[in-house]
Amino acid sequence: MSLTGNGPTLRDVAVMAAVSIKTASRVLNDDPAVAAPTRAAVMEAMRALDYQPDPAARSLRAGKDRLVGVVIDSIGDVFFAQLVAQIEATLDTAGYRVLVASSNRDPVRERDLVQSFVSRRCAGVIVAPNGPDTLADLRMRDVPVVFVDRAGTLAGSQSVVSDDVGFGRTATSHLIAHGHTRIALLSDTPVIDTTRQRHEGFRAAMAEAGLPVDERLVRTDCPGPAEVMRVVPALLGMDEPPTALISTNTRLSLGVVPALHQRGRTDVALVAIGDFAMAESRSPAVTVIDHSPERVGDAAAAAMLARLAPPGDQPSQDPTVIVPARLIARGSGELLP
Amino acid sequence: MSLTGNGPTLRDVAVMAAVSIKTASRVLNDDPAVAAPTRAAVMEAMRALDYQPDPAARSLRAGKDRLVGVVIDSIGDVFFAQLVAQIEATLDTAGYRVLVASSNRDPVRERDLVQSFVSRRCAGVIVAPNGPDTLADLRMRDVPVVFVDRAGTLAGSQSVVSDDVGFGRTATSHLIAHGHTRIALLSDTPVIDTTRQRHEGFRAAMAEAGLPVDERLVRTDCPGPAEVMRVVPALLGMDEPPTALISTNTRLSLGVVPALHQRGRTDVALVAIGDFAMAESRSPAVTVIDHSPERVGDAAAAAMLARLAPPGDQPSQDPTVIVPARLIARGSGELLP
DNA sequence: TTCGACGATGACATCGATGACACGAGGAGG
DNA sequence: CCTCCTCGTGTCATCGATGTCATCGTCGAA
Repeated sequence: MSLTGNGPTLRDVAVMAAVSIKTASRVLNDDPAVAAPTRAAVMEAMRALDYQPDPAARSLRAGKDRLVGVVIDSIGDVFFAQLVAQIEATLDTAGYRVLVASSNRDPVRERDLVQSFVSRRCAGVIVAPNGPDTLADLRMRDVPVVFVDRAGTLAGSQSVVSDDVGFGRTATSHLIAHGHTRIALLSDTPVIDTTRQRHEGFRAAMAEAGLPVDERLVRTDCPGPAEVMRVVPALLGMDEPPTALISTNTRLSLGVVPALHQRGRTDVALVAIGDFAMAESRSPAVTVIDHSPERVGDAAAAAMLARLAPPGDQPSQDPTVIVPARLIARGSGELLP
Repeated sequence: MSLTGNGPTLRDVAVMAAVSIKTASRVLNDDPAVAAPTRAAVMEAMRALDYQPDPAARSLRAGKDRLVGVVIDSIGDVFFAQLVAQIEATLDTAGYRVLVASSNRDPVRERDLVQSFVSRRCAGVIVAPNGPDTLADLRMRDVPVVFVDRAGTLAGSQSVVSDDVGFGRTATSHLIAHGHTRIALLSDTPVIDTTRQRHEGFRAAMAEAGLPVDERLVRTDCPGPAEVMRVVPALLGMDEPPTALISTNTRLSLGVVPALHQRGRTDVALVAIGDFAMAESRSPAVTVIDHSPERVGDAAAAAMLARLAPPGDQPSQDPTVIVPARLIARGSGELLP
C-alpha cells in the first residue's frame, strides 16, 4: 500500500506490460536498446494506466530536476513580474518549471534562496543579484547561474543585463538636444548596480556636451513613489529649478508623473527609464526609454537553456549579454526649456 | 563518490557524531526520544558540516514536499503578480516555497499544470480556475486545493474570491446615485466567472433602481485594452450615448482611460473595477473599486496553511471566503450626467 | 561446429531520508 | 531475584526511478 496514495508507478507499468521495471524505465527514457514490440507494449501500458513519472524519485536518482529557480527583487514589481512571465514562457517550451522567490533586495536572503534552490536540485538558477559576490562560497554543484538585470560575479556564470549606461546617456542627451542644461536625476541608491550605471550614463552625456552637473539636482534619496512626490516639488521650488527630469526607474515614474500632474506642471520635460501603462495617454505623453522586461527575460531564459543543453553543443556564449536601449519619443521629452 | 557532487548527507552527519543515520534523522525531525547529549552532538555535527536536508529524498519517502503550486492566468498580469507576491510572502513565513505557472486561461493547460504539481508532491495547490470542473477526475492524493479569484468546484476544496457581484452592484448604484441612467458596461466574455458576476451585480443594481438595461451598452467583446479603445468611441458616437462607463477589470481600464483621454472626454463618468497605478493622478482622478490582490492573496495563503496544518486543529472553515468590495471615490465616478 | 559479438532484457545496488520494529540497558514491582 | 516496561538507539526495508553489470539467445565468422 502506497504511503502517498499516488498514481501508478513504473512497477505497475512493468507488471502490466509483463516486462521488468528496468525495461519500462528504458522505454521511458527512449533508450534505443528496446525491441519495437516490447516498447509498444510498455507504451500501451503507460497509456492505459495514465502513468506519470515521479519527479522526486527521478531527481533523487539523477541528481537533477527539470526546475529552474528564479530569485528576483519582488514578484509583485511590474518589471520583474513581466520578466518572470517571459522566462516562464521560454523555459516552458523546453519542459522546465519555474520556482520563484523574492529576495526583497536582501543579499542574505538572496543567498539562502539560491542555496535552497540548489539543494532542491534545480537544474539552473536565474538571479537578480543584490550586490557583488552575493553567491560566493555556495556549494553550487555545477548548477548553471544566469544573472539578470544586474551583472553578477561568479565563475562560469553569465549575465543578461540592459544597457543601463546607455539608458542614462540616451535620456540625457535627448534632453540636451532639446536645449536643456539643468537636468535633474531622480533615483534610488546607487548601491544598486543598474542605478549606478544609469548615473554614469547621465554624467557621461553631460560631460560630452560640456555641461556641468549640479549635484543638488542628482537625487539618490528616492526609494519609491512616495519619496519622489516630496522630492519633485522641492526641486521645482529651487532658485534655479531644473527644466527637465529623468526618472531612473518605473517605480519612481509612478511618483513623478502624479507629482507633476498635481501641480499642473505640463511644462517640465520628462524622460522616464522604463515604459509603463498609460504613459502614452498623459498630457503630454511620457517619453520613455523602453526597458523591455520581455527581451531581458527571453534572453536570460535562452542563455539558461543553452547552458542546460548537453555539453558538446555549448555555444560558448559571451559572458554578458546586453539588451540595448530604445527611446520612445512621445512628447514629454521633447518639451523645450 | 556522490553522483551529484552535492553537500554532506545525513550519513556524513551521523558518522561525525558517531551515531546511526536514524538517530541523526530523529534529531532532524525533532523527535523527543533522543537524549540531550546525543542531540547536541548531532546538531554540532550538522553545524560543522553545514548540513542541509535533501528535499527530493524527503519528498520521496514522506510523500510530501514543502512546496505549494500556484496556477494563475498569467504571472505577467499585474493583478496576479501582486496576488502571487502576497501568497509567497505569507507562505514563506511557514517555510513553504512557491511553484508558479501561468495557465494562459487554457483549461486544459490548467489541468495539466495542476496534475504535474500534484505528481511533484506539492503539499497544496492554489488555482485560479478557468471554468467549472476543470480539475475533475484528477488524481489528487488528498492534496488540498484552494481556488482564488474565481470559485472552483471540487470536493473538499475551498475558494477565496472577491465579492464580484458586489463590485458590479456598487459601481452601478454609485453611478445611479449621481444621476446616471445610461450606463455602459465594458467587459470581456462572461464565460469568466468573475465577469459574469460583475454583470449580475450591474443588472441587479439597475433593476433595483427600476432602470431598463440597454443591451447595446453591455459590451462583452473587450478582451483587452486594444478592443476597448475601439469600443469606447463607438459607444460615445451612438444616438443616445451613455453618460457613464464601468470598466470591469484593470486590463480594460488601461484602454478606457487612454480612449477617453484621446478625445478629451473629461465629462464621461467612469468607475473602474480594480485599482491601478496613477488612477489618482488623472483629470478627473479615476474612481475605482479596490480589488486588492494583497487581501485575496493573503486570505488564500492563510486558507492553504490552515489546510496544511496537522489534522485535529483544522479550523473547519467556510468553503468560500469572500473579500468585500470597497469603493474609492476620486472624481470620475462622481461626475453628473 | 564453435566462439565471440551483439542485441535485448533482467537482477541488484543505489540516490538520501524515514517508518516499522527490534534490541540492550536500567528501573519498578512482585 | 526475576519479570516487564520504558527509554534510547540501531537494523532493515522502503519510497520510485536509474546506473552497472550479468544473462541469455542468436547470428556471423573462423
